[in-house]
Amino acid sequence: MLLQNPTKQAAVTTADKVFEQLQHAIVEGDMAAGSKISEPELAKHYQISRSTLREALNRLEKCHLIERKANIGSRVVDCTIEGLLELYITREALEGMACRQAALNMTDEEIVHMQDMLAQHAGDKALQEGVSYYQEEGDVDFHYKVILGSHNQQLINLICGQLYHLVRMYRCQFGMHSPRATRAFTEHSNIIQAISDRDGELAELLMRRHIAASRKNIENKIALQKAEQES
Amino acid sequence: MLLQNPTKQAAVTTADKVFEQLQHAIVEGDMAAGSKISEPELAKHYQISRSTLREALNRLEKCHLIERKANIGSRVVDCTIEGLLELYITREALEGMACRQAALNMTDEEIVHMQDMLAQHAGDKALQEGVSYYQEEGDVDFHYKVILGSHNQQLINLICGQLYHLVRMYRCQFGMHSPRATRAFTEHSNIIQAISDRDGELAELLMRRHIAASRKNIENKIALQKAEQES
DNA sequence: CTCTTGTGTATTGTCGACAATTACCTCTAT
DNA sequence: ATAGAGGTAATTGTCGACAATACACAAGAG
Repeated sequence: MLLQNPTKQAAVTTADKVFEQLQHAIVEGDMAAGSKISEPELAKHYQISRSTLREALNRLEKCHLIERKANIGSRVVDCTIEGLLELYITREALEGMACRQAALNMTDEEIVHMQDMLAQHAGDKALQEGVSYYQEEGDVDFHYKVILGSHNQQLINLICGQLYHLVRMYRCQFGMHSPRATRAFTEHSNIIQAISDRDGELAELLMRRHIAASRKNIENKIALQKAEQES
Repeated sequence: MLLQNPTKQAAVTTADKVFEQLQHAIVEGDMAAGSKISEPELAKHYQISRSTLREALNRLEKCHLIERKANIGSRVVDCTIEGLLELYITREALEGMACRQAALNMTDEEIVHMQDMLAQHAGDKALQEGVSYYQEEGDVDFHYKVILGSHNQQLINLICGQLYHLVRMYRCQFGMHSPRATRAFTEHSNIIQAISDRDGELAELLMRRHIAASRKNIENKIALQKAEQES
């Protein structure tokens, strides 16, 4: 009778490591968005067999970083404006709900920890005008904490396991370090306040507005670019 | 220079067919939830090599129908009450947003088509007390149409490509043919009305309540079972 | 008696080769 | 000159075998 350890942590295989490298390469644009992927070429580059590479490609497909078609091949997803806006709408739905659940399910310790984190960000932010650091690390940290705080494995897997790789990719590709840092900080504070008040409805509303504001910020920027190009 | 056809439809491979068979087997409970998957055994059963089987398993993992751990193996996901409720919460978020987008993005033709569909369901429903048909086919059809109507590829992929396989699995495993048929029909009608009014906010609200009502219905049933067991 | 250690077996991960399909190029006909 | 058919090269899908890892049971130490 097989009595396997049900909670054993997974080991790191070759495919895992190649997956991570490819992930970074795609996210940071070292592999051009929309470009075709040659299995033989990549396998040779990473010194692995095609089987192992295909295993890694399957994981990339799971994060929606590449698209595969049978008998045709894989391509890196292309970053379109439409795709970016769709992604924000999806985030608005999922993270909004995650925030509502976080207000209901987070432990008091988790809430305190998040408040501390935000206080530290406030210091960093005041210290160095905090645009880059806050936006890069702080924002991601904040959203991650909220999502994990939902204690909803389904939401956690969907957002952290899949969507966020795409989010990072778009951020890199479009060079998005928005000037919303100080305003975003205030919004984060309000969200945490709602969570610590255990007000799920308000928490969801604020998170949705927070994300919607980013989306509208992008839409405006795009509209501006279009107007410039046409002039 | 490679100028491949970018819009070519994908062919059907062996792995695809095995994937579909396994999908049905898991969804309908022919493979017990939570049970371990033996690659050699399954490969022999389907008369394919392990490579092909693993390709199919990767697709199953993408739908969250199985879980894999490196060097340990794959298991069919187990259907827990908590997982079911998490799934409904996720659906509430995603389908709610999809419904809002549908109100904004559906074409007039699509809306008319959905109204026709609902009218036909009404006839079927009156004809045969419509519990099973409506719940099985009609409900799925309705939700599918709304999701597709969002015209948001990200939402469509997430819900139809991933979540709904799990939804069907839970429905089969827990034998859920809820007695909410007539009430659900009214709710569907109201949702379509909101969509045809292009009232995204109301459409989202109604869809969320519609799904939340199903969730609460399940919660009540579970609570009832618990009370019976304890008596 | 319990826990650790060692060994054999079974399962998973990786590899290279072959078969099937697709993409590209050339040639021909209109 | 352009469009279509045929052939060739390259890419993807599938296969079976080997290597690495984990499991189950047995033996020994505390």
